[in-house]
Amino acid sequence: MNTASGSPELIDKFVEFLKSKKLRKTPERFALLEYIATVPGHFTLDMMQQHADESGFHVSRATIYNTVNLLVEARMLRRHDIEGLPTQYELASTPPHSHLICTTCHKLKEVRDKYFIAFMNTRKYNAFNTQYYSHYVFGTCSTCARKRKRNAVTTKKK
Amino acid sequence: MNTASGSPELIDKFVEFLKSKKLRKTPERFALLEYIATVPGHFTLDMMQQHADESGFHVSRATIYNTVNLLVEARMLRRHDIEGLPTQYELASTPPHSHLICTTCHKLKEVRDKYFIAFMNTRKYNAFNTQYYSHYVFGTCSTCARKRKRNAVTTKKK
DNA sequence: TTTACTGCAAATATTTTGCAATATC
DNA sequence: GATATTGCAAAATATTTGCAGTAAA
Repeated sequence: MNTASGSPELIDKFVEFLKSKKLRKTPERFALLEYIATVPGHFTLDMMQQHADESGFHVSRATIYNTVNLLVEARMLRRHDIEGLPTQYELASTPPHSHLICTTCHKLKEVRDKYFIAFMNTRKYNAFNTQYYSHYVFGTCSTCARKRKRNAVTTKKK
Repeated sequence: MNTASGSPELIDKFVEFLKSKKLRKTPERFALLEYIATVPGHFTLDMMQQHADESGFHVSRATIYNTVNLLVEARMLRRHDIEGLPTQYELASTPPHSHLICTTCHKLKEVRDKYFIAFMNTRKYNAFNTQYYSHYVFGTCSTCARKRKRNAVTTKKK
């Protein structure tokens, strides 16, 4: 069965990968792929499970892990282990971007820094064959900066 | 007690942090700091524990976690969660660098890309107050590339 | 003397694995 | 029909927490 009807390129790529590894095309795998194809940015395992359950097709945690690991191996999915956040995944086909991470509230924001992207396209590391990169910028987001300032003022007033 | 005699700046910074938070200067904390000060690159919690045990001063896992978390909060230590590797730590005072990570053997290599560093110094993200960044470049290292090529040749010969 | 810290063990969280039943090929 | 996959539960791993004894201030 194939339920991921909305994303032919992803399906084709996954099918090809499964064939090459002599793995099976199970409904669970395609149901999860369908969800992945619809999410614009990052998502977690919990989100995948929740979506599957909500759409009336329960998929076990073990199978979700299995599928996600296959998709990572197939280079269709990328994994982000970021301190303070549950493991995040995103489609490898997402255009390159940087991640701004607030060290106070741990919120994550994607930004397209076109100068950075262009610059990175010029970088080569001698004997290393680059596939992709992850860029995390840590700092304080405007909301947390505002809160901190407010608290500082309050303290002074005392 | 203060055993981290070899790194006065680090000690001072940690002491100041502990004071500001009304925390105590325990021998365990300084013993771990001393180790950290001597490691050139990345290290893991296991390495810290092993070193402590070898030097005859056992420190419990809970205390190591506690200390490491304090040092991260004090911005003296940075944490790297990299897929396929145990959580890595490194001194925040280490000069900026990029990480090359082989997606096959999971080996990590630090490189100083001075053009990248210079470029990053020009980047600003509007309402975001940048503290530091992490740059991970994923790909195939020369060793794994060679192995793959060799296997391909072997397969052809059959 | 007050109370934060340590060590240990238990608790929690996350991911992997073993196995019987099932479904793909 | 052969065997890969699923779901569940148990195991393995990583980190945090509760608590009683200890030590820093």
